[in-house]
Amino acid sequence: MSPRRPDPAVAVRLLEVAARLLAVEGPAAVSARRVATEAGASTMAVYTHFGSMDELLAAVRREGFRRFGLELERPALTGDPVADVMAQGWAYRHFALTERHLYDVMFRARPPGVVEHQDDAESSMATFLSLVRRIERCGEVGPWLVADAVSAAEVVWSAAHGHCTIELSGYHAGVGRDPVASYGRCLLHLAIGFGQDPAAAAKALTRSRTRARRSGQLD
Amino acid sequence: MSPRRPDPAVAVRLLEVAARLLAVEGPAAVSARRVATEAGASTMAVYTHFGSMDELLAAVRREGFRRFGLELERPALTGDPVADVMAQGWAYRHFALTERHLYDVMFRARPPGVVEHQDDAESSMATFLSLVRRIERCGEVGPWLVADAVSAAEVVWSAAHGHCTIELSGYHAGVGRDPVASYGRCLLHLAIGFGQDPAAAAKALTRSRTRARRSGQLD
DNA sequence: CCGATTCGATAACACCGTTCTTTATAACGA
DNA sequence: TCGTTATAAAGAACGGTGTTATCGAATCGG
Repeated sequence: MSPRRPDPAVAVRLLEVAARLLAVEGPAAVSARRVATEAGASTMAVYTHFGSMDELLAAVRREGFRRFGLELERPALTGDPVADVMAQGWAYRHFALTERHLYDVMFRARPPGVVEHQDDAESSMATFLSLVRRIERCGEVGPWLVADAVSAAEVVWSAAHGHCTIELSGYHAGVGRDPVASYGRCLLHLAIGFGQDPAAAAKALTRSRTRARRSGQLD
Repeated sequence: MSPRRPDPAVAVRLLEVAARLLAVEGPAAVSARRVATEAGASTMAVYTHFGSMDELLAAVRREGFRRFGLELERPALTGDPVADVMAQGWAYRHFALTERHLYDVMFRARPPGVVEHQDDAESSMATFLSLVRRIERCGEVGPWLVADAVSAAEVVWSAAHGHCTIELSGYHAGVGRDPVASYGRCLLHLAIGFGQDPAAAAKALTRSRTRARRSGQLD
């Protein structure tokens, strides 16, 4: 006839607990038993609602991309499109540093065989398109030479992601380098690399840094 | 009086087995029991020789940096220092893709508290200095404006590492983008960002790609 | 050659993800 | 409204993990 329905609130609680444990205590704390216990359920709940721990973590990943997208849209669009891209860059770094464990699972390398679900691809692509749009403005009303905004966004993304993962790996702290200055140089050289005048690029960088500081996104 | 001495050959075998398992089957296969069994020892050997699985993996990491340094030095130094930097960039990507699991543990983010050992810092810094030296040549005899080679190397490293980790995460394969073209654009925009003429940068990129293809370092 | 001392193999402990078994509950047909 | 039934959810169990305690065996100095 008609079976018993699963309680959606349990799934929500499991997801929230998993996200909190990941953020506060790191990936080692996200175990099926721990998540289920703190959510007031048994380990079976993980499997009835998500199927496996991997899919629970995938749900956390999706939620992470949603919040990441909101953070990347927070810096306002102004009359300086390059500073807007750079401000988004600082927001990017801020998210990676403050949500380090979440950022890690979001961008972890997957084995070559496994392919991500459609939902995951869409949620991650949405955040990427947020960058693409800001770069388009640099080519349209701004000083950059942007033949293909997607290709340009890939370059910027590579530099931003690279710096953040290197900073998270402990490089700057280990050898006494200033990560803010280092990241700023990445943004600066990218702007120059897209054809902008070095002085103007430096000015946009300063503006973006001021904006980021005011938003509490520097350190 | 005089105790029994540990057998150094066991430590070497454990290290070799761990490195092989990591490369062939990924991090999940590197368990104390599996490593010890395949090395013809008991799990206790891991603890007498390394102290813990983490330290065994740290030893694998050190060995990885040693091999990584050799790979990065393979591209010859020619009369085109920019192409030499780019050729090293292709060697970098080739290592990251062919030794993906090793590359992953080498650059994985560490929790904020734990600091790496002196040996680890030195072995990783050595590979970074290999890049610094090539970039110095671009500023000395070449067309780049390099005020500080270390800062410049950090920018190049960020872009290279960022692209490789993104490619390893499956982005390009997932959305049907050409990773070689994408990485090439990273190197190109970096060169322009360091003040080089775009046409000359494109020429250096073509040269580096040809050299990389001949060395079997493209795909 | 003896005995102190450490290596290393075995087994145990506490944890993990996952599955099996069982029970209780919720939703429909009558 | 009640009985049926399929499923959710709880708990124990299975095979794994890193690590450690126990203990026999091997080795070097005296």
